[in-house]
Amino acid sequence: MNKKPTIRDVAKYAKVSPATVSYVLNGVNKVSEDTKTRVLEAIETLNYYPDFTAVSLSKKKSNIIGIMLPITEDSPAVFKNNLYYNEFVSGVEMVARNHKFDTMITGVSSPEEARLWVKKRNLDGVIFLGKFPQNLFAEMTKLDIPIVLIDTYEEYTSFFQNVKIDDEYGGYLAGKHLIELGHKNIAFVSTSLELSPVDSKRFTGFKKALQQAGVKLKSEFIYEALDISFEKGIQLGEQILTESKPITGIVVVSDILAIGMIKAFQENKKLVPEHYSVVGFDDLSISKYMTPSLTTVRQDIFQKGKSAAELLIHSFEAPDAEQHTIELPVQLVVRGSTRRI
Amino acid sequence: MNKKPTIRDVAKYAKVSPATVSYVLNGVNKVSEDTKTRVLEAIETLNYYPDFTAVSLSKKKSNIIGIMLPITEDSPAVFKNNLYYNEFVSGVEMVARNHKFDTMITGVSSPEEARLWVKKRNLDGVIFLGKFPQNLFAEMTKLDIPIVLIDTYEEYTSFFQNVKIDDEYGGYLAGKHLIELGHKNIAFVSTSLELSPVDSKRFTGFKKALQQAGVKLKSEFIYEALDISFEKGIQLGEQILTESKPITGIVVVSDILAIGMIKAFQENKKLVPEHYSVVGFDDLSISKYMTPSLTTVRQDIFQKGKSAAELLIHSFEAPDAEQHTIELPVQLVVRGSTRRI
DNA sequence: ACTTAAATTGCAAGCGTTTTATAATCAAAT
DNA sequence: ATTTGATTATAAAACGCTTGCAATTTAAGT
Repeated sequence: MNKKPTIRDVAKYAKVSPATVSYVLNGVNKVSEDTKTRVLEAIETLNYYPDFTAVSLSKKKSNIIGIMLPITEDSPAVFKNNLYYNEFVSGVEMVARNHKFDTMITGVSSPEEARLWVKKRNLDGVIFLGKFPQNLFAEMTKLDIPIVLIDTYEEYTSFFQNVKIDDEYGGYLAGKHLIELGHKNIAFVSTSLELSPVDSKRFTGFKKALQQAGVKLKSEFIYEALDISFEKGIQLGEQILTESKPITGIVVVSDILAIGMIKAFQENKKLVPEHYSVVGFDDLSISKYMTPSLTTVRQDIFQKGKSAAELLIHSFEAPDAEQHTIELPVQLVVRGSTRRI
Repeated sequence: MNKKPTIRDVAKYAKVSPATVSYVLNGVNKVSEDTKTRVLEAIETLNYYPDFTAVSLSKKKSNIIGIMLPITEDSPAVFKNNLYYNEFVSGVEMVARNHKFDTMITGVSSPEEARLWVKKRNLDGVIFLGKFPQNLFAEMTKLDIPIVLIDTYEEYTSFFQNVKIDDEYGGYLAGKHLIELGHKNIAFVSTSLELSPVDSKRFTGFKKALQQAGVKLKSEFIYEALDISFEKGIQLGEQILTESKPITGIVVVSDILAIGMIKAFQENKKLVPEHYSVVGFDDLSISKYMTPSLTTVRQDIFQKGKSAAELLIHSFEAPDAEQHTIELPVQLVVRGSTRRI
């Protein structure tokens, strides 16, 4: 196996200096057409390609985009319970690849760890996906690379790039849908209104829909799951069943929770949508195939990933551009889990 | 923002040479306890941490594990239609992180691209997940790093490390289950018996179960989807409905296909398991929550990822160890989509 | 032909580590 | 005290690239 050629080999072959080769490689407009073609030929025949680690060291840029995901001691796996993170990552990876960037993913459990990771690897930019503690973002302001936050409404939002969806409108759509179907006693299920700004936005929209229609919101119809998982959904469903409040419609901030709840209902012989109309949020790829198929507020998570990567790459090219936030649309998808009453 | 300290800064502070610092960093047993603590102190107070790109360049190792996923022109997203790749990636990332490795993912569309990626980034090892053309593996034999293949039965298997599941036994379990429930007319749905060695193994097991019970296999009960997606499942389901063969049980090599098929049945007023008993394969996290909940052959994909990473890391430490293949167990999970007839 | 300015190219010093070969130090043994 | 042999420490050369600056070539203007 003959050694991988270096820039020097190319230089020698093309009878120029390594610097010149570097210039043509980087498109620095300083080299004559003549020698350029000569260098290109040398590169071709020697099968040369630059060593990224060397480039990284020299340029102090890695051509790597990092995706950070939160992990904790009791949940040390990055995609745990997050059925849809893969779509997001796909989006990032795709646009990154199209721009010659590589994608690195890692779970982080502390702000220091996160900062060190960026520094050690000379990451060009990083995307934060998921819920992180405030102080993580504080720590990140120490970094001088572009950072994009996903679905964040925190204090530090304005320091970074953002991509999110129109959560409030999503909540509004869900509420309005049930109201239009004649529901008056509508429950709202979030993870936590206080801890999750996203949920709180959706709740705001939801309230707006009720208000607009003159439907009263009952505080005892508000539930918090504190967590997203099928199991939590089941628990919540069971809780609602035992309480037997006069609820007819339920808006849930996550398809995963909604699916769990519906399962709980079905196991207890309460049918959806006959007994409860439920509308989820996200429109996971599976939601359409549930029985009943899930009425839900759709967001395009793949697009979210693409937008995040695009924002990042755009920041590389225009480092001094101001902070941007992209807001992706949401859309109500009416299917089988809701009905007119 | 004060500059990130280099090994030289540490050396100066501790009044030793950079080489010495490097030695204590790498645990090379050549430095006295005395100076070692002095260096460690310097590292501590200066908040030093090594720059991985520099280390990579010097050692010609990156401390990065690559995960390669196949992409094509009409499917340029790495996780497209692969609801469970995220679990796998989680497993890899977790053990990688525990061993101080980083994880990089990329979609590859050609063998050269794959080889270049490894070389350019000085990847320490790579994991291939998904279906790749033969010549990809041929190209990879040119590489001198550990490689692990997932679910591969190809010719090149013996050149690399492998992790797979006991596909044949899985197929056997599925077939046996339906037979024990009294089914005689059992269909088998694969992606492609010829193109997918995995499916073909499962089919072998399935046939064995039939044979063992003296049940005849009807060739017109064999279906090929050529692809894995909910939509394909629906198509197949509709096809089976229109054909109206006397099928009562169906073994499907993928939960995704099974879910699609069941949907098609339900939309056409054929109930599962009343009309058809169907058993899937994989046990996706969602399968339990379908209606009916899916009987399926469970495999632990998270564990698969962990095993792959462990195998890789083990190879780093014992580079001359011979080729290993880890075979993970499968397990029948009986739920609501099958019934006795 | 002779300057002068502009366009190309090359030199060499980084980038932050590791590692080989060499030198310095120290303890024990004459 | 000297020699010897370990034991520790250092200098300096990589690793493969980029880039500021200087040197060279080319072109343009008198």
